[in-house]
Amino acid sequence: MTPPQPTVLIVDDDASVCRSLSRLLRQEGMSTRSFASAEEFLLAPAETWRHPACMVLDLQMPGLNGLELQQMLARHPASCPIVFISGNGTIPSTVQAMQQGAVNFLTKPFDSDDLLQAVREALEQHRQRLKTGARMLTVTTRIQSLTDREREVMAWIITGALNKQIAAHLGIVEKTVKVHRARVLEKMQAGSVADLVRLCEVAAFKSAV
Amino acid sequence: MTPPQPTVLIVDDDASVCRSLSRLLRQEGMSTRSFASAEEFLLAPAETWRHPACMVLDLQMPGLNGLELQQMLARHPASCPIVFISGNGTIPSTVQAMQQGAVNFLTKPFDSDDLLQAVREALEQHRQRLKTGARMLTVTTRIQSLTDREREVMAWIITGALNKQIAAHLGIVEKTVKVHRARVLEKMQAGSVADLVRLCEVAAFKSAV
DNA sequence: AGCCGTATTGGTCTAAGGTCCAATAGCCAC
DNA sequence: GTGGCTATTGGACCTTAGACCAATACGGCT
Repeated sequence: MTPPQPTVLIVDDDASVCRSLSRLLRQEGMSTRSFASAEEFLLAPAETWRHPACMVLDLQMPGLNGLELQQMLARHPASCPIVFISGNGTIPSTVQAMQQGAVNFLTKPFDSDDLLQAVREALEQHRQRLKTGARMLTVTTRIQSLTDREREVMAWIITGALNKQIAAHLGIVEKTVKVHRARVLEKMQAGSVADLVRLCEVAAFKSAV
Repeated sequence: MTPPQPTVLIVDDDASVCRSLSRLLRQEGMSTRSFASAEEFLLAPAETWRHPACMVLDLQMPGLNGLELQQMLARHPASCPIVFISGNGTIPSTVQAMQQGAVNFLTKPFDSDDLLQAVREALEQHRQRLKTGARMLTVTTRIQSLTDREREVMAWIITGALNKQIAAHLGIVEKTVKVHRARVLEKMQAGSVADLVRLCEVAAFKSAV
């Protein structure tokens, strides 16, 4: 159980920026980790952003630039929110960064308070993401623990179909459906059909129809 | 039944910009409407953006500027997506515009194709918004058609509570709950509890617990 | 061969939901 | 006051769901 101390990942090819940012953020009780390039960041283990975290990312860097790194990370479901910083960014790059979900886009030299505020917002966003991600994970894990048949029955249950109707659709007897139904509710840890429906919603589990 | 011809609302104090934008968009089969200022736009009837529509909004204008107008419209649930255009916009204003939900932020002089693409995306976003807005409206309308008691019972139903339990909570007899339950499903046009749960979700109707 | 998981079906019993029909009481508006 | 809407309850009857116990069949694994 690591303490929930938020971590800020700094990616900037300018070492002095990394240093001053690091100092600023540590003063605020955050732990930091610096990377001199996008490539170096990608080599870091995914563990790094398991906890509440966010990135402060420089736009212009030799090699992979900030926007490209953002795009790569966007595919990863639990990637952390990004605060861009740039010495001479353009409006089009700002637009692209924001469209791709950046929290903010600050121009150097930036105000310390602005950066802190942006970082705090990013951390808060990540906390939310982690929370919903965790909830989704537990549900999908439960769904995976179902057998194919049980999943099939569940798909019909959340339609509101009666056991008899489900039996007809699957070509089996109502009694069997009851057994599956009971097991589905048990495995999904749902106390009622209403619960089950909501669980399926968060996991984006869609019914057959 | 007006044809679903999309409408683009242009707000720019520069008449020549309005004219050329209008010409460009009309060539693409869109209808347009121009306003010389934010204030003039606000005087227009809300009907204007009932249909698929979006705005092309200038950042700098005498009087209310683009960002301020955006903020005012943001409160309105069915307001239309905004494409910003600006002669000398700054990165901070771009960030603010995007954070507040703008689709894009183009700098003058902009490429016709870029604008068209942004407008098309904005129109698509608005179509989606209208669709979900309409669905939400029908559901909330149905909820409003319920009596207080029925709403109360519904709140318990979507919890997954049994009639007996609901009766205990409300201090009434199970039989009465059954009556309410039947009427709730009827008025909400839900074929089952599963449907009811989903309907309540889209209308953000939360249970008592 | 024996064990385990999965799918399937059987029976019985209880609880709960849904559908009829019918009735009372309070409140509001015409 | 009368009529209409709402909330409430009653009863009879049928359909469903859920719980418990038990059993068969098939496939994979040791």
